[in-house]
Amino acid sequence: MEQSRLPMELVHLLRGLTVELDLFGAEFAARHGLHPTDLRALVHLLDAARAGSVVTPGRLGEALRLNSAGTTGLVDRLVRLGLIRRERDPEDRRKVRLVVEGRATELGQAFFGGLIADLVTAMGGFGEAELAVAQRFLTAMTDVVATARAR
Amino acid sequence: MEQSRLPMELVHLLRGLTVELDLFGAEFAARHGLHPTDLRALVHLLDAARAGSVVTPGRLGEALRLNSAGTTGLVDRLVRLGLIRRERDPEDRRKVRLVVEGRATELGQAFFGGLIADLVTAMGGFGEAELAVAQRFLTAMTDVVATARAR
DNA sequence: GCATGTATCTCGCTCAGCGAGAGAATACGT
DNA sequence: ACGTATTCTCTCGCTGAGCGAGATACATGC
Repeated sequence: MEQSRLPMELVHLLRGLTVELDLFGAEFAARHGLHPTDLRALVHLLDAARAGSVVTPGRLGEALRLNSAGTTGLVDRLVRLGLIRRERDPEDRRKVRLVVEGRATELGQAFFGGLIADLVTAMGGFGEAELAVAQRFLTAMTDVVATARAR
Repeated sequence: MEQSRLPMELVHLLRGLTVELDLFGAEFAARHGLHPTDLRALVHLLDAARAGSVVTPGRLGEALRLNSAGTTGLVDRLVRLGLIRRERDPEDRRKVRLVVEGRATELGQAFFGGLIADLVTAMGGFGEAELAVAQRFLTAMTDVVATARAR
Protein backbone atom coordinates (compact mmCIF):
# COMPACT_ATOMS: atom_id res chain seq x y z
CA MET A 1 0.00 0.00 0.00
CA GLU A 2 1.69 3.23 -1.11
CA GLN A 3 0.97 6.55 0.58
CA SER A 4 -1.30 8.98 -1.29
CA ARG A 5 0.85 11.86 -2.48
CA LEU A 6 -0.01 15.05 -4.29
CA PRO A 7 2.33 14.58 -7.30
CA MET A 8 0.76 11.27 -8.31
CA GLU A 9 -2.67 12.82 -8.03
CA LEU A 10 -1.52 15.61 -10.33
CA VAL A 11 -0.21 13.09 -12.85
CA HIS A 12 -3.60 11.42 -12.93
CA LEU A 13 -5.30 14.79 -13.28
CA LEU A 14 -3.12 15.62 -16.28
CA ARG A 15 -4.00 12.31 -17.90
CA GLY A 16 -7.66 12.70 -17.11
CA LEU A 17 -7.70 16.16 -18.64
CA THR A 18 -6.16 14.98 -21.89
CA VAL A 19 -8.63 12.09 -22.06
CA GLU A 20 -11.53 14.51 -21.66
CA LEU A 21 -10.17 16.89 -24.28
CA ASP A 22 -9.57 14.03 -26.70
CA LEU A 23 -13.09 12.72 -26.23
CA PHE A 24 -14.47 16.24 -26.66
CA GLY A 25 -12.63 16.52 -29.96
CA ALA A 26 -13.60 13.06 -31.15
CA GLU A 27 -17.27 13.66 -30.39
CA PHE A 28 -17.26 17.06 -32.06
CA ALA A 29 -15.62 15.52 -35.11
CA ALA A 30 -18.12 12.69 -35.33
CA ARG A 31 -21.02 15.12 -34.96
CA HIS A 32 -19.73 17.07 -37.97
CA GLY A 33 -19.00 14.05 -40.14
CA LEU A 34 -15.24 14.27 -40.01
CA HIS A 35 -12.55 12.01 -38.63
CA PRO A 36 -10.27 12.77 -35.67
CA THR A 37 -7.41 13.28 -38.10
CA ASP A 38 -9.45 15.80 -40.07
CA LEU A 39 -10.06 17.80 -36.91
CA ARG A 40 -6.39 17.71 -35.95
CA ALA A 41 -5.54 18.93 -39.44
CA LEU A 42 -8.13 21.68 -39.20
CA VAL A 43 -6.68 22.89 -35.90
CA HIS A 44 -3.19 22.92 -37.37
CA LEU A 45 -4.36 24.81 -40.45
CA LEU A 46 -6.25 27.41 -38.44
CA ASP A 47 -3.29 27.92 -36.12
CA ALA A 48 -1.04 28.47 -39.10
CA ALA A 49 -3.55 30.80 -40.73
CA ARG A 50 -3.69 32.90 -37.55
CA ALA A 51 0.10 32.97 -37.40
CA GLY A 52 0.16 33.97 -41.06
CA SER A 53 2.35 31.06 -42.11
CA VAL A 54 1.89 28.98 -45.25
CA VAL A 55 1.00 25.30 -44.91
CA THR A 56 1.84 22.79 -47.65
CA PRO A 57 0.72 19.14 -47.77
CA GLY A 58 4.25 18.17 -46.79
CA ARG A 59 4.25 20.30 -43.63
CA LEU A 60 0.75 19.19 -42.69
CA GLY A 61 1.60 15.52 -43.09
CA GLU A 62 4.74 15.97 -41.04
CA ALA A 63 2.83 17.64 -38.21
CA LEU A 64 0.25 14.85 -38.20
CA ARG A 65 2.70 11.99 -38.75
CA LEU A 66 1.17 10.89 -42.04
CA ASN A 67 3.10 9.78 -45.09
CA SER A 68 2.60 11.55 -48.39
CA ALA A 69 -0.08 9.18 -49.63
CA GLY A 70 -2.13 9.57 -46.48
CA THR A 71 -1.66 13.31 -46.60
CA THR A 72 -2.98 13.52 -50.14
CA GLY A 73 -6.05 11.58 -49.04
CA LEU A 74 -6.53 13.87 -46.05
CA VAL A 75 -6.23 17.02 -48.17
CA ASP A 76 -8.68 15.52 -50.70
CA ARG A 77 -11.19 14.99 -47.89
CA LEU A 78 -10.81 18.52 -46.55
CA VAL A 79 -11.20 19.95 -50.06
CA ARG A 80 -14.28 17.79 -50.66
CA LEU A 81 -15.74 19.12 -47.40
CA GLY A 82 -15.15 22.67 -48.63
CA LEU A 83 -12.84 23.48 -45.72
CA ILE A 84 -9.72 24.27 -47.73
CA ARG A 85 -8.57 24.65 -51.32
CA ARG A 86 -5.30 23.92 -53.11
CA GLU A 87 -3.27 26.72 -54.66
CA ARG A 88 -0.02 26.35 -56.53
CA ASP A 89 2.80 28.31 -54.91
CA PRO A 90 3.98 30.79 -57.57
CA GLU A 91 7.44 31.01 -55.95
CA ASP A 92 8.14 27.27 -56.05
CA ARG A 93 5.73 25.58 -58.39
CA ARG A 94 6.32 22.13 -56.90
CA LYS A 95 4.59 23.30 -53.73
CA VAL A 96 0.87 23.50 -53.03
CA ARG A 97 -0.52 26.05 -50.60
CA LEU A 98 -3.43 24.91 -48.46
CA VAL A 99 -5.78 27.88 -48.09
CA VAL A 100 -8.51 27.71 -45.45
CA GLU A 101 -12.01 28.63 -46.57
CA GLY A 102 -14.53 30.59 -44.53
CA ARG A 103 -16.32 27.38 -43.56
CA ALA A 104 -13.18 26.13 -41.82
CA THR A 105 -12.95 29.22 -39.63
CA GLU A 106 -16.62 28.92 -38.73
CA LEU A 107 -16.17 25.27 -37.81
CA GLY A 108 -13.13 26.11 -35.72
CA GLN A 109 -15.12 28.79 -33.95
CA ALA A 110 -17.91 26.29 -33.26
CA PHE A 111 -15.38 23.83 -31.91
CA PHE A 112 -13.26 26.10 -29.77
CA GLY A 113 -15.46 29.11 -29.20
CA GLY A 114 -17.79 27.71 -26.58
CA LEU A 115 -15.20 25.65 -24.78
CA ILE A 116 -12.68 28.49 -24.61
CA ALA A 117 -15.31 30.84 -23.21
CA ASP A 118 -16.18 28.30 -20.52
CA LEU A 119 -12.53 27.72 -19.66
CA VAL A 120 -11.84 31.44 -19.37
CA THR A 121 -14.93 31.87 -17.20
CA ALA A 122 -13.73 29.12 -14.88
CA MET A 123 -10.34 30.85 -14.67
CA GLY A 124 -12.19 33.81 -13.23
CA GLY A 125 -12.32 31.81 -9.99
CA PHE A 126 -8.55 32.15 -9.69
CA GLY A 127 -6.44 35.14 -8.74
CA GLU A 128 -3.78 36.63 -10.98
CA ALA A 129 -1.00 35.05 -8.92
CA GLU A 130 -2.67 31.65 -9.00
CA LEU A 131 -3.04 31.75 -12.76
CA ALA A 132 0.64 32.62 -13.00
CA VAL A 133 1.43 29.49 -10.96
CA ALA A 134 -0.80 27.39 -13.24
CA GLN A 135 1.04 28.83 -16.21
CA ARG A 136 4.44 27.96 -14.79
CA PHE A 137 3.19 24.49 -13.90
CA LEU A 138 1.72 23.73 -17.32
CA THR A 139 4.82 25.04 -19.05
CA ALA A 140 7.04 22.81 -16.90
CA MET A 141 4.91 19.73 -17.56
CA THR A 142 4.76 20.38 -21.30
CA ASP A 143 8.53 20.73 -21.38
CA VAL A 144 8.95 17.41 -19.62
CA VAL A 145 6.73 15.60 -22.13
CA ALA A 146 8.37 17.31 -25.09
CA THR A 147 11.81 16.37 -23.77
CA ALA A 148 10.78 12.77 -23.15
CA ARG A 149 9.41 12.64 -26.69
CA ALA A 150 12.64 13.91 -28.18
CA ARG A 151 14.55 11.05 -26.56
CA MET B 1 -5.63 43.41 -32.63
CA GLU B 2 -6.69 41.83 -29.32
CA GLN B 3 -4.69 42.37 -26.13
CA SER B 4 -2.55 39.50 -24.91
CA ARG B 5 -4.17 38.11 -21.75
CA LEU B 6 -3.12 35.36 -19.39
CA PRO B 7 -6.27 33.20 -19.72
CA MET B 8 -5.86 32.80 -23.48
CA GLU B 9 -2.25 31.86 -22.98
CA LEU B 10 -3.34 29.21 -20.50
CA VAL B 11 -5.88 27.83 -22.97
CA HIS B 12 -3.12 27.43 -25.51
CA LEU B 13 -0.88 25.80 -22.94
CA LEU B 14 -3.58 23.26 -22.13
CA ARG B 15 -3.99 22.45 -25.80
CA GLY B 16 -0.26 22.24 -26.36
CA LEU B 17 0.10 19.87 -23.43
CA THR B 18 -2.56 17.50 -24.73
CA VAL B 19 -0.97 17.55 -28.18
CA GLU B 20 2.39 16.61 -26.69
CA LEU B 21 0.90 13.83 -24.59
CA ASP B 22 -1.03 12.47 -27.58
CA LEU B 23 2.09 12.44 -29.72
CA PHE B 24 4.03 10.81 -26.92
CA GLY B 25 1.43 8.05 -26.76
CA ALA B 26 1.20 7.63 -30.52
CA GLU B 27 4.96 7.36 -30.89
CA PHE B 28 5.24 4.90 -28.03
CA ALA B 29 2.47 2.81 -29.58
CA ALA B 30 4.09 2.82 -33.01
CA ARG B 31 7.45 1.83 -31.51
CA HIS B 32 5.82 -1.21 -29.90
CA GLY B 33 3.82 -2.26 -32.93
CA LEU B 34 0.41 -1.35 -31.58
CA HIS B 35 -2.21 1.16 -32.65
CA PRO B 36 -3.28 4.25 -30.71
CA THR B 37 -6.55 2.49 -29.90
CA ASP B 38 -4.66 -0.49 -28.49
CA LEU B 39 -2.71 1.79 -26.18
CA ARG B 40 -5.86 3.55 -25.02
CA ALA B 41 -7.40 0.16 -24.32
CA LEU B 42 -4.29 -0.95 -22.44
CA VAL B 43 -4.40 2.16 -20.25
CA HIS B 44 -8.06 1.59 -19.51
CA LEU B 45 -7.46 -2.07 -18.65
CA LEU B 46 -4.50 -1.30 -16.38
CA ASP B 47 -6.46 1.42 -14.60
CA ALA B 48 -9.30 -1.01 -14.01
CA ALA B 49 -6.92 -3.73 -12.87
CA ARG B 50 -5.36 -1.36 -10.33
CA ALA B 51 -8.82 -0.35 -9.14
CA GLY B 52 -9.74 -4.02 -8.90
CA SER B 53 -12.75 -3.71 -11.18
CA VAL B 54 -13.73 -6.22 -13.86
CA VAL B 55 -13.64 -5.13 -17.51
CA THR B 56 -15.76 -6.85 -20.15
CA PRO B 57 -15.59 -6.25 -23.91
CA GLY B 58 -18.80 -4.29 -23.59
CA ARG B 59 -17.41 -1.88 -21.00
CA LEU B 60 -14.14 -1.51 -22.88
CA GLY B 61 -15.88 -0.72 -26.16
CA GLU B 62 -18.10 1.81 -24.42
CA ALA B 63 -15.11 3.57 -22.88
CA LEU B 64 -13.32 3.72 -26.23
CA ARG B 65 -16.40 4.53 -28.30
CA LEU B 66 -16.20 1.39 -30.41
CA ASN B 67 -19.15 -0.74 -31.47
CA SER B 68 -19.27 -4.40 -30.62
CA ALA B 69 -17.66 -5.55 -33.86
CA GLY B 70 -14.75 -3.16 -33.49
CA THR B 71 -14.37 -4.15 -29.85
CA THR B 72 -14.14 -7.83 -30.72
CA GLY B 73 -11.41 -7.00 -33.21
CA LEU B 74 -9.56 -4.90 -30.63
CA VAL B 75 -9.74 -7.67 -28.00
CA ASP B 76 -8.56 -10.20 -30.59
CA ARG B 77 -5.53 -8.00 -31.29
CA LEU B 78 -4.68 -7.60 -27.60
CA VAL B 79 -5.02 -11.35 -27.06
CA ARG B 80 -2.83 -12.05 -30.09
CA LEU B 81 -0.22 -9.68 -28.63
CA GLY B 82 -0.32 -11.65 -25.38
CA LEU B 83 -1.42 -8.60 -23.39
CA ILE B 84 -4.73 -9.96 -22.13
CA ARG B 85 -6.77 -13.15 -22.14
CA ARG B 86 -10.49 -13.89 -22.23
CA GLU B 87 -12.17 -15.63 -19.30
CA ARG B 88 -15.84 -16.56 -19.11
CA ASP B 89 -17.58 -14.96 -16.15
CA PRO B 90 -18.87 -17.88 -14.04
CA GLU B 91 -21.58 -15.67 -12.51
CA ASP B 92 -23.09 -14.62 -15.83
CA ARG B 93 -21.87 -16.84 -18.58
CA ARG B 94 -22.78 -14.37 -21.33
CA LYS B 95 -20.00 -12.10 -20.07
CA VAL B 96 -16.29 -12.31 -20.79
CA ARG B 97 -13.70 -11.02 -18.35
CA LEU B 98 -10.64 -9.37 -19.84
CA VAL B 99 -7.69 -10.34 -17.67
CA VAL B 100 -4.40 -8.46 -18.11
CA GLU B 101 -1.27 -10.58 -18.47
CA GLY B 102 2.09 -9.75 -16.99
CA ARG B 103 3.33 -8.41 -20.32
CA ALA B 104 0.63 -5.74 -20.23
CA THR B 105 1.75 -4.46 -16.85
CA GLU B 106 5.37 -4.39 -18.03
CA LEU B 107 4.41 -2.47 -21.13
CA GLY B 108 2.37 -0.02 -19.06
CA GLN B 109 5.36 0.47 -16.80
CA ALA B 110 7.59 1.11 -19.81
CA PHE B 111 5.07 3.62 -21.13
CA PHE B 112 4.26 5.51 -17.95
CA GLY B 113 7.16 4.73 -15.67
CA GLY B 114 9.79 7.00 -17.14
CA LEU B 115 7.42 9.83 -17.96
CA ILE B 116 5.78 9.81 -14.53
CA ALA B 117 9.17 9.88 -12.84
CA ASP B 118 10.20 12.89 -14.94
CA LEU B 119 6.92 14.68 -14.24
CA VAL B 120 7.21 14.11 -10.50
CA THR B 121 10.81 15.32 -10.57
CA ALA B 122 9.73 18.50 -12.34
CA MET B 123 7.07 19.01 -9.69
CA GLY B 124 9.87 19.16 -7.17
CA GLY B 125 10.49 22.69 -8.43
CA PHE B 126 7.16 23.76 -6.95
CA GLY B 127 6.14 24.31 -3.34
CA GLU B 128 3.37 22.42 -1.62
CA ALA B 129 1.02 25.40 -1.86
CA GLU B 130 1.78 25.87 -5.56
CA LEU B 131 1.04 22.22 -6.32
CA ALA B 132 -2.24 22.61 -4.49
CA VAL B 133 -3.09 25.54 -6.76
CA ALA B 134 -2.19 23.46 -9.83
CA GLN B 135 -4.43 20.71 -8.54
CA ARG B 136 -7.36 23.07 -8.06
CA PHE B 137 -6.73 24.54 -11.51
CA LEU B 138 -6.55 21.21 -13.32
CA THR B 139 -9.63 19.94 -11.54
CA ALA B 140 -11.57 23.05 -12.56
CA MET B 141 -10.48 22.79 -16.20
CA THR B 142 -11.29 19.07 -16.36
CA ASP B 143 -14.74 19.76 -14.95
CA VAL B 144 -15.37 22.42 -17.58
CA VAL B 145 -14.47 20.04 -20.43
CA ALA B 146 -16.47 17.17 -18.92
CA THR B 147 -19.48 19.45 -18.54
CA ALA B 148 -19.15 20.77 -22.09
CA ARG B 149 -18.97 17.19 -23.32
CA ALA B 150 -22.13 16.18 -21.47
CA ARG B 151 -24.07 18.92 -23.28
C1' DG C 1 -41.87 -22.77 -21.38
C1' DC C 2 -41.82 -18.65 -24.15
C1' DA C 3 -40.88 -14.00 -25.03
C1' DT C 4 -37.81 -10.35 -24.24
C1' DG C 5 -33.48 -8.47 -23.10
C1' DT C 6 -28.40 -8.53 -22.77
C1' DA C 7 -23.37 -9.83 -23.97
C1' DT C 8 -20.54 -11.25 -27.39
C1' DC C 9 -19.19 -12.71 -31.80
C1' DT C 10 -19.40 -13.34 -37.21
C1' DC C 11 -19.85 -11.58 -41.86
C1' DG C 12 -19.33 -8.32 -45.42
C1' DC C 13 -18.07 -3.85 -46.31
C1' DT C 14 -15.96 1.00 -46.40
C1' DC C 15 -12.28 3.81 -46.25
C1' DA C 16 -8.00 5.85 -43.68
C1' DG C 17 -3.34 5.26 -44.07
C1' DC C 18 0.98 2.67 -45.76
C1' DG C 19 4.82 1.38 -49.14
C1' DA C 20 6.50 1.95 -53.55
C1' DG C 21 7.16 4.60 -57.10
C1' DA C 22 5.88 8.02 -60.95
C1' DG C 23 5.70 12.84 -62.46
C1' DA C 24 6.87 17.61 -62.30
C1' DA C 25 9.58 21.39 -60.86
C1' DT C 26 13.83 23.15 -58.75
C1' DA C 27 18.86 23.22 -57.25
C1' DC C 28 23.52 22.03 -58.11
C1' DG C 29 27.99 20.47 -59.91
C1' DT C 30 30.85 20.86 -63.72
C1' DA D 1 23.89 25.53 -70.48
C1' DC D 2 23.06 20.45 -69.30
C1' DG D 3 22.56 16.45 -67.10
C1' DT D 4 21.90 14.68 -62.36
C1' DA D 5 20.34 14.72 -57.86
C1' DT D 6 16.84 16.51 -54.85
C1' DT D 7 12.30 18.08 -53.42
C1' DC D 8 7.26 18.14 -53.40
C1' DT D 9 3.11 16.09 -54.55
C1' DC D 10 0.23 12.66 -56.33
C1' DT D 11 -1.20 7.72 -58.09
C1' DC D 12 -1.67 2.78 -57.48
C1' DG D 13 -2.47 -1.33 -54.97
C1' DC D 14 -2.96 -3.07 -50.59
C1' DT D 15 -3.79 -3.93 -45.41
C1' DG D 16 -6.53 -3.68 -41.69
C1' DA D 17 -9.42 -0.83 -38.13
C1' DG D 18 -13.95 -0.04 -37.38
C1' DC D 19 -19.04 0.00 -38.91
C1' DG D 20 -23.91 -1.97 -39.67
C1' DA D 21 -26.59 -5.91 -39.62
C1' DG D 22 -27.55 -9.94 -37.82
C1' DA D 23 -26.48 -14.55 -35.56
C1' DT D 24 -25.72 -17.00 -31.18
C1' DA D 25 -25.78 -17.96 -26.36
C1' DC D 26 -27.18 -17.09 -21.86
C1' DA D 27 -30.37 -14.73 -18.45
C1' DT D 28 -34.69 -13.20 -16.63
C1' DG D 29 -39.65 -11.93 -16.17
C1' DC D 30 -44.34 -13.40 -17.19
